[in-house]
Amino acid sequence: MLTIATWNINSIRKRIAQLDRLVDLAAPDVICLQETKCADALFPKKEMEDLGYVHQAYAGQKAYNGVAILSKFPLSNIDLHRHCGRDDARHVSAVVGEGDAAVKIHSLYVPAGGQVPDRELNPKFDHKLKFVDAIADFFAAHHGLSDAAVVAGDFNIAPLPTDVWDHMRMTRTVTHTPIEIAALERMKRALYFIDALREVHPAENPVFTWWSYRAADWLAANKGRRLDHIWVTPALKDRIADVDVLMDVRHWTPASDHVPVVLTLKP
DNA sequence: ATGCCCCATTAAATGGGA
Repeated sequence: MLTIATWNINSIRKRIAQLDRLVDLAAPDVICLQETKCADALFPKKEMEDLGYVHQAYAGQKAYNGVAILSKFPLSNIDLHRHCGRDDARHVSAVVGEGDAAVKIHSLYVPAGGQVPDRELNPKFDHKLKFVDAIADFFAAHHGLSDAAVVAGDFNIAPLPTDVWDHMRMTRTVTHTPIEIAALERMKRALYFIDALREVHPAENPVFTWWSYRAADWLAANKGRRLDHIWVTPALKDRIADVDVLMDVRHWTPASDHVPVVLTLKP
């Protein structure tokens, strides 16, 4: 078994104790993080080692963005990837395992895209769409169709009607607009990715991984979105054993607005 | 609108999140 978690942690330094709890709860072999909000010199390397994650790949920047892969097992071929000519730390990759058992892991943080879903009026939205296109091109260029690869992270797009609390209301809201969903679909087709969670949890059932900080009672309102995803290449499809959304983590204080998603792969 | 909160930087605002 190989378990891979992804979590938009919204500041790693703020949530070290919660990573400890996450390890107690799920004991993932590999943890992909986004929004670490931490320059590399300040990354809590020792604290993560003490939790058992002695193998680390991280790429951060001061205050914003930042991605990481923490692993109990050795990592090789660690790469930070730049997209759209920017130095934002949004994509790091590494290989876990050797030979036939090698799996390439990508931790990805897609730009949020601002408020206005119009690429003419809102440069952030334009950049988001260009970033997703660039990622699609990256996967087509850097992987073969038979590769074993996992892409995990905050994609900031909720593609299915059941990935948001109200499909019709959200159609004009950034994260659920048709143009973003089309861009994500193109990215998915680049390597015929499998949306691992939807292999396990039927598309008819609502699943959310993010709830706004702004709701007075996030659980009572339950106006969530499924923004965090784990995709696998077809080579790994038959190894999908389970995918869990750790919703209880949203109760842990101080909470991230995202919760971890955990994929279990059979041998 | 989900909706007046959370995080980081820097020193009481401001930018960004989504």
